[in-house]
Amino acid sequence: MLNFAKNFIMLEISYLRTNAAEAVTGLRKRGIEAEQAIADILRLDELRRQNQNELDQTLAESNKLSKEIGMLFKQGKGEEANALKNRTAELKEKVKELQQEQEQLKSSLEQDLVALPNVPIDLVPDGKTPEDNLEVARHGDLPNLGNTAKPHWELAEELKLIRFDLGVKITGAGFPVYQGKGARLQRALINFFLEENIKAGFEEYQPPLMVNEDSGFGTGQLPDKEGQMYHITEDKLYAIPTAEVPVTNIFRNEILEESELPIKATAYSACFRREAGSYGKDVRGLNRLHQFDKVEVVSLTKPEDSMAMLDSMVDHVASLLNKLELPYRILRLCGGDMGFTSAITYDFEVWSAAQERWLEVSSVSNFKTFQTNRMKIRYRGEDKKTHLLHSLNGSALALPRILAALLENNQGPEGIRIPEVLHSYTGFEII
RNA sequence: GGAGAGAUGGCAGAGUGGUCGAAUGCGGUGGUCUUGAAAACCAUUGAGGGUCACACCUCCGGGGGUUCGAAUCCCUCUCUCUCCGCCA
Repeated sequence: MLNFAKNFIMLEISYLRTNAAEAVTGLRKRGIEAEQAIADILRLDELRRQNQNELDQTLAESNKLSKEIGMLFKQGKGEEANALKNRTAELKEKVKELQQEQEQLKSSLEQDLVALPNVPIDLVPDGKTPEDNLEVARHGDLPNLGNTAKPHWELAEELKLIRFDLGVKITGAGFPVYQGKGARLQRALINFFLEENIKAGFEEYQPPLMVNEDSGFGTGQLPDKEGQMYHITEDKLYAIPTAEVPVTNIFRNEILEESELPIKATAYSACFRREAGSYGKDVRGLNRLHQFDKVEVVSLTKPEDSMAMLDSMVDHVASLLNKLELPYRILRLCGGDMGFTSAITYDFEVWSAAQERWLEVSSVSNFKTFQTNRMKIRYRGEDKKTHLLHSLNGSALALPRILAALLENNQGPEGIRIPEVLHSYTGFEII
């Protein structure tokens, strides 16, 4: 078991010690004024180290005395030994006080640290809302289907590809049943994504779909997003909201050799999200589900390689969408729209022709050391010392909205056209 | 669900109150030897904090206690394994 109270730190304190100004500037992109908070953190850090120094010296003295006492007893000098015991009693008191102080300093330091989100890098645009996200690429023409275009939930029901009614019957809303060619299309997409990811150098994993508390804390779902995960209280397990959780945790508390790097992993999994508070058009059809399928990619790199890895992951995800012939755009999220743990995030959105809106199908992020600091994922450098790795992940890809876009964009008088690249996986070319 | 065993460094595995951060073996790294490699031999090899660098401190599953002193004794929690039962 991890000691959560002691493994809570997100930003590296050593980073703040040397880059406080950069952190303050970066956090402004999120609309956070952190100058005072960081100053407080550094002051606490200073106090903590002073206290530890004093504590260490007291302990050293106490250790020394204990050894002397041991020696004296062995030599039969019981009197002298007992005399020394008085002094150790005093030291014991002092140690106790200093330790209590140390615990307090640590916990307030950690409390302050975990309140700070990751520092956005230079590239990240300033801004508060999704309107401030920067569109960095757009690919493919938006189909013009006129007003006869049907939304995917109508197509799916009519063609008996996805049975929302059956899902409600056997489980509840947000748990659709895929049927016939709908099921086969979904399976084809999973296989297609996995195969493409493997070709791109990612190693396939099949992780557990439930994780323990340690893993939930590791990737940062706990304690903040506890309400978003399905919780099996009887066994203290959580249903994974994404394969990122089990896959990244594979490397928790590991020290990797440079020769093993970079780590590139991919995994298909079902994902479970409670999505408390969602409503309206956002949850219509496949737009937002409690259970959905996703193929994820996760990377661990040396710090100097993480930006190049991010670019290659973005290119890779783009290539998947190109092959599926779906119109999409890539957004570089602004500071205010980024997740708490990310230093930079690119979102991929596909065009949904009947809903006439963009749907997010992938989010590719570089977390730098934010996750690895908590999970102690390190590598041994040329200097023989251990250093934190950078972690990155992205969807490649999330299935439901891809399915939605394929159904809507490719509908025509003949039926729904399946992109050529999927034919060998589906076994059919039209629905 | 019932019964039992166990948790020590990358792995295996000693260690029942002081000089144990921890024997030994394997693995890793460096070297000797060799045309090269293997073998053999020699040396080295846990993590974290702290320091310019040392010193020093902490850690033997987690937490608490006894003691001048705990990997070793006590309490407690968690987890793992084995056998039986049930079952894909």
